[in-house]
Amino acid sequence: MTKFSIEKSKPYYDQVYYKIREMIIFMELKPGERVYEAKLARFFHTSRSPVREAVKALCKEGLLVIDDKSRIFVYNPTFDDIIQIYQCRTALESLAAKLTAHIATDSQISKIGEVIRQTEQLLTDEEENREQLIRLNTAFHQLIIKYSNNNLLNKQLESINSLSFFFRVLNFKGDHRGRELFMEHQQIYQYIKQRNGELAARAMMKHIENDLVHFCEMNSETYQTVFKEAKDREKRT
Amino acid sequence: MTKFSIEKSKPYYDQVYYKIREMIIFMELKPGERVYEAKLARFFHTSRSPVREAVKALCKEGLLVIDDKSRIFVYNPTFDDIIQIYQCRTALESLAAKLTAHIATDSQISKIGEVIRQTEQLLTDEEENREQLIRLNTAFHQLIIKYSNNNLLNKQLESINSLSFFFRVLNFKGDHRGRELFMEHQQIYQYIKQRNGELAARAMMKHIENDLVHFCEMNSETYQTVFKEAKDREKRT
DNA sequence: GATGATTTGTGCGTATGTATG
DNA sequence: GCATACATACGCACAAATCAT
Repeated sequence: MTKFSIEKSKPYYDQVYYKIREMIIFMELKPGERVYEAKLARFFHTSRSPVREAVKALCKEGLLVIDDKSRIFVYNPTFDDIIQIYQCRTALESLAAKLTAHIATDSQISKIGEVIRQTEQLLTDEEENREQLIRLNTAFHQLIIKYSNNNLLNKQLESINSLSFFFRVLNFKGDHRGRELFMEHQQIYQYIKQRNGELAARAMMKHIENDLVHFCEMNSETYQTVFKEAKDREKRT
Repeated sequence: MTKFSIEKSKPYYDQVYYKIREMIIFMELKPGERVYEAKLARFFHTSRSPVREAVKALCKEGLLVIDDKSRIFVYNPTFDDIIQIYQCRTALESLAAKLTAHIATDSQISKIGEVIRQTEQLLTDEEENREQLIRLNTAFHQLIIKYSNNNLLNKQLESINSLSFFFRVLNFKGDHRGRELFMEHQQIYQYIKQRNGELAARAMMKHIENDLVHFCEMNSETYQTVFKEAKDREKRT
């Protein structure tokens, strides 16, 4: 007899938390938009209690912001905020690379290699598949974080990464950035495979710094338009 | 006429949050101890609602832990956890040192220098003043974090640092550690003053790594006894 | 297991505060 | 300034889960 377990439904506040989080990440709730506990409660067909808890949790994470008058808004990163997020990622992910190089199992490392191979494959194809490229890019970073085997590091980066979702898509803008990213990833992977933690960390740091530079370069044109709408919304409130 | 403003009392959930946090840090609630919403509510003379929110926030921070049956416990770090905390601090605080070296104002840097001078003073005194030494040690790190001018970094380190409180006091155990710490701090300070971010970061990383090594060395004797009580409590539940 | 005591999860009413006209 | 509308803060009641006997 195959084992099967009844799904015990999670507490509402948990479900609501994840759902709101998703709505923010997928822009169903837009940056800068004001949200209301009561409306969310009606939307989820629950009372305000679970929504309240979810909202507070998302505030601690930074995805929602409560102002001095207890009004709730979706986080709307300024350009400076984005730079700060990148800086923290640099620090934490280079640590992740170092740890992974030191302690990941061979089979874990080969899983990272698999992502590299798939990316290479994708890049040789003529037609550009940006969706997939973003997915693999994310996977590469996620695996390294996971295999670092440091729970606290994982937690910290998880919350930072949800903040990054707002603009991660921007990374691939620009002509050769896809290939550059790949080369950098490959280099990091090589160092990890060689178990050289120092170089892996250094390379990861450079890699994310490059992303930041690239982001800043694109910024003067791109940031303005992508976030213009949000800024407008903000002004109106 | 002197300006004076009516104190608007903060929301209960906020006050309760800080009070519970304090109780954990000062060990009035002991690591591994189970706590109850209802009891806390009675203790604070509030309903469970504010307590609930405070508890959820502290969970996100890691000071409280909720198990699969919704039972609430005070965080009780394993030896591994402590290593993980140190690793994250290494990454984040070395970033802080780098940023501070780059962007702190001269007057901010001189404030760090003031802490260094006070520490030196204290160390020349014959009688040991551990309390004060810990305070200055903390101040040194806090100032560098603050002057890094990165809010996210500040937030992340704030939550990590409350996790550190459990064992920070152990750092000064051992014969010459106080002096060693001071020398390392002074070196970091010099690099910051010279505006050399790279070296400041490197030195900060080494410094915290040394703390970790020192902690591990003391461990086989100290950790056992300090945390024995907690472990026992854990076993009993 | 069954039962009662305790604890957490959820809904809702009311008080209080804020924005708007 | 006042009245209205609507938001959040908090307490309380009861249901559901858990624990002890």
